[in-house]
Amino acid sequence: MTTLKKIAEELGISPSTVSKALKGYPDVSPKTREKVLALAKTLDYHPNSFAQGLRTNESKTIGLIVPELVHYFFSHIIKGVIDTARKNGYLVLVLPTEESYEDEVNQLKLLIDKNVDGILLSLSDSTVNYSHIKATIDAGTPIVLYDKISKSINASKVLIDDIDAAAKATEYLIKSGCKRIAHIRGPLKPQTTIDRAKGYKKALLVNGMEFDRNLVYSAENLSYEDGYEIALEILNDHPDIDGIFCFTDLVAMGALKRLTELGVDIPGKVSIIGFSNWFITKISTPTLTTVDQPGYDIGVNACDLLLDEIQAKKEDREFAYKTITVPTELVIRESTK
Amino acid sequence: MTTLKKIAEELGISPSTVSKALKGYPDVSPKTREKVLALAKTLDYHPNSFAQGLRTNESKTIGLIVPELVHYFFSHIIKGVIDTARKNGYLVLVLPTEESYEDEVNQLKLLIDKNVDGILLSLSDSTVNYSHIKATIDAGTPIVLYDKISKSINASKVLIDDIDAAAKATEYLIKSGCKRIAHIRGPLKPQTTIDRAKGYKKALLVNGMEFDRNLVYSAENLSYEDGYEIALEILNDHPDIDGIFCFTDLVAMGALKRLTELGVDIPGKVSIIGFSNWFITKISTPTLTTVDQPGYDIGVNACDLLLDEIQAKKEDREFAYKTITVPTELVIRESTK
DNA sequence: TTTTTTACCGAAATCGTTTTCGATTTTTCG
DNA sequence: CGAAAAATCGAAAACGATTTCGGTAAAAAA
Repeated sequence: MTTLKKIAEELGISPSTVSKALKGYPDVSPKTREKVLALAKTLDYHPNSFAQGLRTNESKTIGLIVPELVHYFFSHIIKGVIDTARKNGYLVLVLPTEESYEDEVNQLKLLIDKNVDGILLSLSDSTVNYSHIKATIDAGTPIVLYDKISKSINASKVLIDDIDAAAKATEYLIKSGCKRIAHIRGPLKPQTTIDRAKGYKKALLVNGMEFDRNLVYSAENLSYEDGYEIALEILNDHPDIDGIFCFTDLVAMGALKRLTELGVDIPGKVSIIGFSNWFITKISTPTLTTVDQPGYDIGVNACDLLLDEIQAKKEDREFAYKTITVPTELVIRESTK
Repeated sequence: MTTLKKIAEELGISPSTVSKALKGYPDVSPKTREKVLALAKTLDYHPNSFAQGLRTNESKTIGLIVPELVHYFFSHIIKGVIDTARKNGYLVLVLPTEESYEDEVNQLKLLIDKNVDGILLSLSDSTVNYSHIKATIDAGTPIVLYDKISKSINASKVLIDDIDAAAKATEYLIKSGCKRIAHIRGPLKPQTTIDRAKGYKKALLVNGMEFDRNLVYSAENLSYEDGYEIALEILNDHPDIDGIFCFTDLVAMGALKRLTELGVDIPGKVSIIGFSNWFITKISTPTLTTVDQPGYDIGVNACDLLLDEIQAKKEDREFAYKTITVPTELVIRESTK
């Protein structure tokens, strides 16, 4: 292991000068600077990250807490974060919570103990208490919330406009001629399910259609099986249905499967729209119309925001929390007219 | 920030004693130990990881290099690694290479500069030179290879038996009555494509069937589209085909789609088997028979092996490299008889 | 030549923890 | 009671990089 001291001894100068030469300080002559640089290269010098961290209190590492790891959408977010972090010389510690509040609290602690420079966090569905998050923010660790956020936390946020996205999807069904549109929503917890249901309702009302509470079904597990079961229910309860807007692609796929099995023509008789633009929607039969939820962009924006805040903190600048809304897009495929 | 010194001053003792009390050294009296522990708790003491690292040369962090991040199989591996690391008090830095050799080299450097205690690595497809890996092993950083490995690297490895798995799949087609079985293989590079093709051939020969080179097709991108295109080719070239064993599920899904569109009865006329047991195989129509490639287990085993090696190195014990073959399983669904 | 300025360098403190080794105190036991 | 043994503690030296501050040497100005 080559250290500053070794280079210094070899060159007959002091470690201070070596350090300054390597960091481009002005008070070192071009001659010695070059000698240092050359020797550092031949000796393959790499600064010891522990010593650097101890001195500067910087780890050049950020923590990324995800509620679910094996998940198409979150995988894209992770990718976006890691790519952006890397461009800026940061590494990323990835920690899943599997939607558990206890895990979320623990993982946060671990990251702080590791002296990460900042944290990206998406709330787990079971989190109802935000004191752990507020405490770390107060303690001075920058946190940026993404996707599943809470308005009650004072921090930067990156998300999509679920209400708007859901409204766009529902509106598309209306414009394409659907008269009786059902909605399969999720459980009460994440704000997203509430917002998408709101968007659905809003689109109906704005377009002069009636909002019928009976047309809203709840998929508790947001699973493929949920969609499969509920589709049958819907068809039994409301044979006149001609459109279904689903909270997520997986549920939509389940519904699609069931309706296809029942011989219902899609989109001839019933149109279906999902949400997220998962990979499977491109290869199902028929392919699924859905709302593209740009995970990669969310990751990039969240990471950029966090790095800005870290930089501001380092320079002792004021930093105003920002909220970035990443645009979504309706992807029209074969499951709608 | 509470440090050892603060606790020491508060208690009127020395930092050494505080450190020893917290670490359970025997040469500190029960009385002072309890006092230290109590004060450490009320002051919410957390050891500074930089100082600890500088002193002990341990980061309690491992690096995980994956060729592809947004990938169902690798996501499971990541999950297995992180879970296992966490159980043992380690955190995981995740770095994707996107199948690029340059990235692989760079990411490896970054991890070493960060003083990770060990590295889990799956080779990118474009890697042909292994000197960067051998060099880091020689430099003393434990590395465990997983999934895409190279026999020429002297290190622990975790993988599946591709030949055996492919043979099992092909054999199942034979036993279920297929007489003319095609294989869609991948490009030349990862060893896995070679091995699965070998397994296919082996099963044919073992069961007294002829190996016909013309029945082997190559999907260069291993994409859905590849499968879609090649299925048509196969059908045109060999109308008598009654089974297809595909290198991966994605290709199989493409073939499935094309054959379904052409009105070919599956599995009545043609049986299809994929590889990996991706999520989509459970919800396609018909559902896909495939080989389960247990990503989570691979991750767990690789991480365990790495931690063993790290531990051995710490205790200055000899450590013999191991190769673990994780068992695969044929998952029979509707696309086969 | 003398003085002032500028360029260049190094000593030393610091970050917080770990661990050895010696010193002191207490206990044990003949 | 006195000597040996055991228990308890602290001083101090690392680990390696950073940065302030002062000092010397060289260049510029007088």
